[in-house]
Amino acid sequence: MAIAKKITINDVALAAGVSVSTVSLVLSGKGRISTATGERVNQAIEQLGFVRNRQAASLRGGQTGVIGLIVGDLSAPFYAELTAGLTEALEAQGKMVFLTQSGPDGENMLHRFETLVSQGVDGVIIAGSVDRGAELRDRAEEAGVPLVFASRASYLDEVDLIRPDNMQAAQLITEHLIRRGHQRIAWLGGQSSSLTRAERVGGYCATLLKYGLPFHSDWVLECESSQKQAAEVMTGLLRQYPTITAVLCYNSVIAMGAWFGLMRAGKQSGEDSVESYFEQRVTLAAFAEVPEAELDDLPLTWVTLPAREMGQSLAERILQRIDTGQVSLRNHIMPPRLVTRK
Amino acid sequence: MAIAKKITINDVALAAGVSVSTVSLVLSGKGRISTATGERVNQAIEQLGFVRNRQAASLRGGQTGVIGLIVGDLSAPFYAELTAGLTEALEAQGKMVFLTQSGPDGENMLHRFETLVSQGVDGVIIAGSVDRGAELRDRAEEAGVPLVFASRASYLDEVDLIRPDNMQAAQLITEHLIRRGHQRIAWLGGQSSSLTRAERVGGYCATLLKYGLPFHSDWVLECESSQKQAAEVMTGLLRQYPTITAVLCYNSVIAMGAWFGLMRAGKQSGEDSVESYFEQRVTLAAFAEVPEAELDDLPLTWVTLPAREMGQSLAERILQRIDTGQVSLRNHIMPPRLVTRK
DNA sequence: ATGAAAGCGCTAACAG
DNA sequence: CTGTTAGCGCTTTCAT
Repeated sequence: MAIAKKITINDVALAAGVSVSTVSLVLSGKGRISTATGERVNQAIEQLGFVRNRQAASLRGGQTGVIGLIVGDLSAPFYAELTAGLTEALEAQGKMVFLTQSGPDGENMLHRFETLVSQGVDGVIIAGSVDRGAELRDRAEEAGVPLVFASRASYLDEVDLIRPDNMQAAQLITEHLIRRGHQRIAWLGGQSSSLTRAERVGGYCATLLKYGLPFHSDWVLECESSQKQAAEVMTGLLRQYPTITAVLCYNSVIAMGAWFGLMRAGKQSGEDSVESYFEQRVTLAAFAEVPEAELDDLPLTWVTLPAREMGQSLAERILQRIDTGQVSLRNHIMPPRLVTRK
Repeated sequence: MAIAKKITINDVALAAGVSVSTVSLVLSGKGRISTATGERVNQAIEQLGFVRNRQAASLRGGQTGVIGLIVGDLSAPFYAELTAGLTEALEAQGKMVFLTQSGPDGENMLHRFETLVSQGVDGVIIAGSVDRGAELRDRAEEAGVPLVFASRASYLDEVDLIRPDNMQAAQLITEHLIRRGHQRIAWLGGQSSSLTRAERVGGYCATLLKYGLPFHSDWVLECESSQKQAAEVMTGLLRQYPTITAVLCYNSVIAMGAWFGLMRAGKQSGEDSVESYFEQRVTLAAFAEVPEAELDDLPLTWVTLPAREMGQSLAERILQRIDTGQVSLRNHIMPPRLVTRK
C-alpha cells in the first residue's frame, strides 16, 4: 500500500511559487489576494490533491467547527431522529459532529465529556437522560465549553435544556377527543415510574378537569410495552367500564395492541364490522415518539414529539452559545404535533 | 463568561516540577518513569484539571483514533441501528466516530470524504447506497485512508463492502414456510425497482424451485409501503387465488397491512375467530429491517437484517485495515436472523 | 530516569 | 498585495 506522502501547504507554496502564508490566505479567503496568484495556488492545490489539515489549523487557536454529541441510545427512534435533524442542521452551517454513545444508563458521562473536549470540540450536546447534569454543567463551564442538554422527558438540574412539551401533547390530544364529543376517556399504557408518562397523564388529567369531565384513577391503566399485554388490558377495561368512549394510548405499540383488543371485543359483542364497532363505540388516540408509518394508515389520531425539530433547535442553540457565549434561556420547550384522522 | 485559560502540559510540568517531556511520557505511559514522579505528575494533572489536546498530539504524526462515518439517512432504522452497533464497537476499542449525513441520494460524497480526511480520520466508513463507489475507492487509496462500504442492498463497484445476505434471508424464511407444509406461497410488497427486493424475490423463487414447488409470477405482487394498500392487495390476492396458504411480506408495514387484510377476509368468510382463520387458512411471514416491537407479538415468523452486527463487523474491518493496511476480502456478507413463532 | 530541543501543518501578526 | 517569522500543544530523538 503506497503510503501517500502527505502534502502540506509548503508543497503547494513551492509548486505555486508563493509563500505559505499566501496559500493559507487563499485557503481561508481572508487577506486580499490577487486573482492571478489565487488562481495559481488553487491550481497547485488541485494538481497535488492537497487537503488542508484542520487539526493543525485549529491548533493555532481558532475553533474546530466540531460539535460533540453524547447520545444515550441511537437505536431508539426518537434519538436517532433527533440526531439526524441535528447533524443535518449543523452540517448546513459547515460544522461537523463527533458522535458518542453513553449507553442507556448514561454512565461515564463525565469521561465522555472529557474525551470530547480533548478532541477540541467547540461545544457539547447531551441527548438522553442524565443523573448528575449539574456536575457536568459545572465541569463544562470550568472548561469553557458550551453544553446543551436535550431530553425526551423533563429534567430537574439547572441546565440549558431543550425538551418536548409532554404536557401540551397530552392536552392537545385530550382536547381533540373532547371536541369530538367524548366525555369518558381512559388512559392506557406506560409504567408508573416513567417521568414522561407522569407529565402526559398530568396533561390528560388537567384537560379533563378543565372541561369539567370526570377523572377516574381507575381509568388510568399501566401496561408493559407489548401488544399482547395492551390488547388484554384493553378488553378488560372495556368489559369493566363499558361506558368509556375513547382511550388514550401511551405509545404506538400500546396503540396497536389496543386496536387488536378493540377488535376482539367488537367481535364478541356481535357487531357486524370491526370498523363500524370501532367508529361507533370506542375511539383510539395515541402518543408516538416519531412519525410512525404503522400509525399512518390507522383510523386514530396521534401526537408526535418534535424529534427532528429538536435536533434543529439544538443546533441553533449550541451555535448561538458558541458565538455569543451567552447562557440565557435555560429551558426551551418544543411543541408537539397533532396528526388527526378524517 | 470566564474564558478558562487552557492549561497545557507546560503548566503541568511546572506544577510538578518536571519537564514537558516527562509529562508527555507519563501521559502515554511509554518511557520508564519512576513511580515517584509519575505520582507527582498525575497529581498535578488532577489538580489543574488538565485535559490533553489530542489534536496537537496527533499532529506530530500519530493516528487520531477517529473514524469517519458517512451515513445516508440516520432516521432510517436500519442505518440507525448499524450506526449504534458501529460506534459501540469502536468506542470499546477506544476510538471515536465522526458522523456525517449524506442525504438519501448520497450526494456530495466526495466532498464529505475530503472533509473527513481533513479532520484527520484514520479511516472512513460509508453506509448507504452510493453511485460512484469506485471513484471514492480510488480517492481513498490516493489519500492513503482505508475506506469500507456498508449497504442494505447489493453493490456493484469493486469496493470493500459489508452487506446483509438478502438472498439467504429469503431462502431461510421460504424454507421455513415449506417445512411447515406450505406449498403455495405468495409474495407481497416492495417496488419492482428495488434492488433489495430483487435479491429477496430471487431467494424466494430459488427456494421454491429447489423444493419442486410452483412459482407463479402472478403471485408476486408489488405494493406501496402502506398498510391500507397492503390490506387491499392482500384481500384481492386471496380472492383471486384462494388456494394460497402462505404470504411472504416485504417489510413490517406490509405485514401489518396484510394482517388486517387477512382479518377482513376471515371475517367475510364467516370464520368464528380471526385467530383460527389465520392459523388455518393463511400463514404470514415477513422481512424486517430491524428487530421490530410491533412484530414481536404477532403470530408470524420473520427474518431480520443483522444491522447491529454489521456495525460491529464494520468496526472490526476498518480497524483491521488501519492496523495492517491489508485490503483482502472485499465482500463480507452477513447472515440474517430468523425469528420463529411457536 | 529525565531534560533539551526540534519540529508536526498551519495561522497570524508584522513587515515589506 | 505578499513574504518572514513566531508559535499553537504535544511527541520524540538524543543527550545527560
